[in-house]
Amino acid sequence: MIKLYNTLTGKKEEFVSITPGRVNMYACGITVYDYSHLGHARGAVVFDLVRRYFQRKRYTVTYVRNFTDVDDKIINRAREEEKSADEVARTYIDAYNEDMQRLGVGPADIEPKATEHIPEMIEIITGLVEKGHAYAVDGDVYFRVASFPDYGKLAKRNLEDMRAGARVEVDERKQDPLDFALWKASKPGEPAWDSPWGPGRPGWHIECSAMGFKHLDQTFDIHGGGKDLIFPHHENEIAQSEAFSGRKFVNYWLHNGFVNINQEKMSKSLGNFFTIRDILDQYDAEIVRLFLLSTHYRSPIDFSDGNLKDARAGLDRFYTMKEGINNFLAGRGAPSEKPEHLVESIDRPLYDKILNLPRAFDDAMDDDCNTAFAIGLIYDLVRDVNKFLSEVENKREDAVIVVLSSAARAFDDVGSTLGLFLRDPEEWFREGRLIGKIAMPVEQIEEYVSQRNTARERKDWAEADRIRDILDEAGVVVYDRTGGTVWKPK
RNA sequence: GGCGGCGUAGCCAAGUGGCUAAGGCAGAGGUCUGCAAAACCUCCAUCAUCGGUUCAAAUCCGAUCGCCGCCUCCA
Repeated sequence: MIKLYNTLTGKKEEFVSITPGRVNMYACGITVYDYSHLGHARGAVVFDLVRRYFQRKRYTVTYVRNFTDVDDKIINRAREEEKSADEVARTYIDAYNEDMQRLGVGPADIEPKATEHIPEMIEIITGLVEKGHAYAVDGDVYFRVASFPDYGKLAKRNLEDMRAGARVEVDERKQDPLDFALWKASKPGEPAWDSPWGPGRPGWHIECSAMGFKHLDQTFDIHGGGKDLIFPHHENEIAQSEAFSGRKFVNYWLHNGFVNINQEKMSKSLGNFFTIRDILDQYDAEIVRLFLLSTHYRSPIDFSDGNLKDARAGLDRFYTMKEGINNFLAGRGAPSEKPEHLVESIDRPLYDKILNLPRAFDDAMDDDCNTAFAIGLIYDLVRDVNKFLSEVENKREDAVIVVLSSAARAFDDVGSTLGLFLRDPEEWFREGRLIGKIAMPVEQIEEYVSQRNTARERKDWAEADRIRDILDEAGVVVYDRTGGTVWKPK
């Protein structure tokens, strides 16, 4: 049973889909006027994970994530760069897709653009006007908030409080300061579409209703986005959608917490943001992904170099273990006896724990996608497997093979849902953590390592240590195992 | 001003009524090693403060302090 925290009710609730075995979900994407920052990455990773988890639980998922490609900021950017709004949008959509690909976030099933749904939006706005939920003034159309009694149910505020605390300048043409634009008359030179109210462009909120209706249904299972979208964006979506359809718009509203920097929200307006691509130039994508999933999705997460380094250390630990498993398994065939029988002779509790990992993982994920706990389970088992590996000499080889190969399978199983821990250890140590860390060509490192080994054979420890210091200086750490010397980026 | 959230070890972070408060990073001691590194073992918290409810609270209620978010574009 999957439980999800629903912003609408303020509680964790058992998830029941509208159609058994199917999940229709929509997540608000980005406004494409600039490169995306780590906050956008978090939302994308989180909802990608929600999708993956439902798939793991054998749901058929239809995931819609939109691009807002018409908006003031895009228009401004286009003006600055002397390009068309369309070109600006296309540039940043491509950049976003590239960032997502690097982060291991798969494409949504449908990635609709606002500009491709103008007729659908006009249809909804027309309907709202006809029903008295909206009114036109000078080519603009506003939603009449007072006509929708449930307004405020998501953000949990009432109209009087909002009017009292309104910091917005009051637009005289609005009947109520809280009314919001469904359609805006275009000024000369701005993108414009024909409408019953004259040439104009859509307001921000209406696109998500139109695209949700079209690609999912008038009622769908899950709608996600950042916490900052709760009000007004999602509140307005509910108002216009439900006023139009007369049906409940969305059953479960999910909102992810922010990425903070020094306890403050990372945002464009504060200017304290790092773009995804800047971060990925310094840290491997898996590090970033592990960092983002190490904290529960609803909590704030603080971005700092130290926290990224912790994530990197965690991956080192995992891949060191995986390397140990691979090294043992390499060149050894399958055991001749049945696994169950063999395992009895060595480490039943460990074997059970390994076999139980996927179930324990699911229990954690069932609880509102508790990735932090789920990852803790994995590291708990990493320690057990390491311990087992360190005692492997005294055990029956074929039994060890059974235990280690089952461990590898269990880690792959849960890792494939998280999108973590899936690489070849070799690749991780050589490429994953290497970015920007080594100030020496690989050939030269290999040369030093071999010189050092020669020195060690002579028992010339002074020379061996001298070379080790040189490598250390360059960011390379070297260590001597029974099987030979291995080097890794520090 | 209104509404909401948070405060768990040096740091990050699970845990929302009851076994020894997960896991990671850093640190200390030990095993291994030529010395190291990695790995393993051991050690390292009464949960912001105060009061209350309860047989029992980090977990529920109230107050206080501190931090943050939304109320305007924002993932």
